Amino acid sequence: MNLTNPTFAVNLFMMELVPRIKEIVQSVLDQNYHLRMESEAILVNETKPEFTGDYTVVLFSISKTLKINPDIMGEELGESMLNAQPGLFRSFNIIKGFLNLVITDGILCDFLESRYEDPGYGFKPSNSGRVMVEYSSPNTNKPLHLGHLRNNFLGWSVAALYRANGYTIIKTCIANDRGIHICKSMLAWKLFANGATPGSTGIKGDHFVGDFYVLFSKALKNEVALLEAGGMSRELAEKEAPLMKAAQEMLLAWEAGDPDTIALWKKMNNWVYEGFEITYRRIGSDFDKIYYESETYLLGKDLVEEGLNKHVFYRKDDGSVWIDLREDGLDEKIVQRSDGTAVYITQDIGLVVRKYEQYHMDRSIYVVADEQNYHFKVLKLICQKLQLPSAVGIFHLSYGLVELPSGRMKTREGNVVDADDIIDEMNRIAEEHTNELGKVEGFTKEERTELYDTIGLGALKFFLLRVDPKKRMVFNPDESIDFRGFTGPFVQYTYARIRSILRKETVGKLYADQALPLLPLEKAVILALEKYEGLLHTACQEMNPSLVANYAFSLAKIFNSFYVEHSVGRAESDHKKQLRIRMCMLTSTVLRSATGLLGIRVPERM
RNA sequence: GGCCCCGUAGCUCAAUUGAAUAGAGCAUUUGACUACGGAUCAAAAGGUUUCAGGUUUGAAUCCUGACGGGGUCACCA
Repeated sequence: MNLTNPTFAVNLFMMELVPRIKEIVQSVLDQNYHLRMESEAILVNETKPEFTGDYTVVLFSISKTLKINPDIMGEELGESMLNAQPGLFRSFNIIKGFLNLVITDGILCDFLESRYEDPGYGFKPSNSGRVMVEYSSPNTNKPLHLGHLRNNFLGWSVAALYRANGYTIIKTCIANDRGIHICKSMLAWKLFANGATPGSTGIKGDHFVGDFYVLFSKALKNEVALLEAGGMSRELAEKEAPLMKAAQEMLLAWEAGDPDTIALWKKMNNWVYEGFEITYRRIGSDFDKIYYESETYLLGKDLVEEGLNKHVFYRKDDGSVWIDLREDGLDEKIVQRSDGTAVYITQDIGLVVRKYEQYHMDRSIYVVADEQNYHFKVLKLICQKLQLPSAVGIFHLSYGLVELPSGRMKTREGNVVDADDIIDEMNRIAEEHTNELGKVEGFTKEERTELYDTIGLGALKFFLLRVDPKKRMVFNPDESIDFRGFTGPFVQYTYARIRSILRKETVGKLYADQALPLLPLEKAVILALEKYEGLLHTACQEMNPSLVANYAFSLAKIFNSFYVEHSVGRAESDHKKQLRIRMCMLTSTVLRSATGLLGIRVPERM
């Protein structure tokens, strides 16, 4: 920041434009009409391109309460705003109920000057808030697939958004490492593997175990078919099949601590963890704390007692314990089996308590697919009824499944897009494109490998994060993920081009008044940059990384339009050149920052 | 069947939470490298926002109904 520059007045306390416009509207309304309006009630939009202006105040709601014709009122409002802030507004116009405001070039230049050197632009200083994000939470009986990747990228990114907004974050994961599904792959291995291991076969551990899980499903299907052919109902056949009975026995043996079973369980889970570790490292998922279901599944038992004492729960004649949620529009829900063992939801309540005891977070976010909406509704409700202090902070970040054109993925049926496969595929395509374009002469082998990874993963992460998390999305394996248009590589490419300019140009003094007026594309880029701080706030509040992806794309797009139209190196004047170097610097900062929040790296060259 | 989501260009997705003529990318068509990097840019074409009513100055968005798709209603996790 250059405070000594006499031609340049930097406003250290400058707010973001939109809140500032709202504030001015508020104070003018108060002064002129003695009307106090909440800032949320004032609607300030970006002006549509077909009209003159940068921001637009929608007048209807204001004129309605004032009972004045919107056009007359808008005229008065615009006049007063312009008089109050001549440094901020250059002009205004009214078109049938909309007050369009033109922002001065000076204020945008001030903004640019005050931010262009700040690598942390948009980030908030730390506050005292603590946020836990639980994500990924894999089962240890099969490898990760595309759906898990959406979960991982989302959770990681939401955590990053909270951190950018000043919160302390705790990333957690619960490994679903026990239960009947785990026993199924264990049993299949025992029966069919002949002692084979990942080491002896060269198969990645999680895939190796997953193969046996699939094998179990197939073998079970055959048994069931046989029983059904013998006249048994499907339902009964599924219970009575010898393989299913054996798996259940194994689960009992596990719970009883049978040494052989435990040893096998440990061995196979470790194979899976070794496989996961490779994948997690590749995609950049990391956790501050991993919980294991095998260590937490007994939690929640004392809470059942507590619930009974508080008359939140009640016991049925067979000894099972329930909660009645019918008054809340839900059903009766079991919280403890008649044999005294905890069910899934009880374990979850137990874990809620344990997490809170360990971390005292204000908010606990669960990144879990929307098929569990009901479960989390119940979970939060029970915690509230038990008056747990942790109940308030529970938030289910419910995201839609990734589907194939043929419908949803099912591991047991084998129609899944495997995570490792798709990452390899993306790397391969990145390599292909890069070599076609021939732009990486002089790169070492390591640099090339890293570049392919940056681009391939960038494309994949962007693809999964650009969609509103709440919505289901479709992935078509026959059409590979694009590298052009609304994609990660598009943003990365824009960044690399800017870096290429900045390697050649150096920043010097800017005499703003001589660089003005701003050309339309210069103004458009700076206006876009100005929105970043507000965007980070919204994206965090809504826990929605897709807003960041959309923003990064639109910024890159508008910058590219500017780039082809105006030269930096051969600008019309040295003043323009200095202005544009600053635009380049801040744009590259924001692109790196925004993609960084999505877990996407940017290359210096590509 | 009860409850909860969803339906927007051929395809994949937006739409500042009720605002102006519903926007992008891909695919299609046309144009731009003797310009800091063409993974780019400029442009064309593509829509009765599933349908029918209603509320409102204003509806893709809110209400009612129909049709279509998904999820969930376990002493599974």
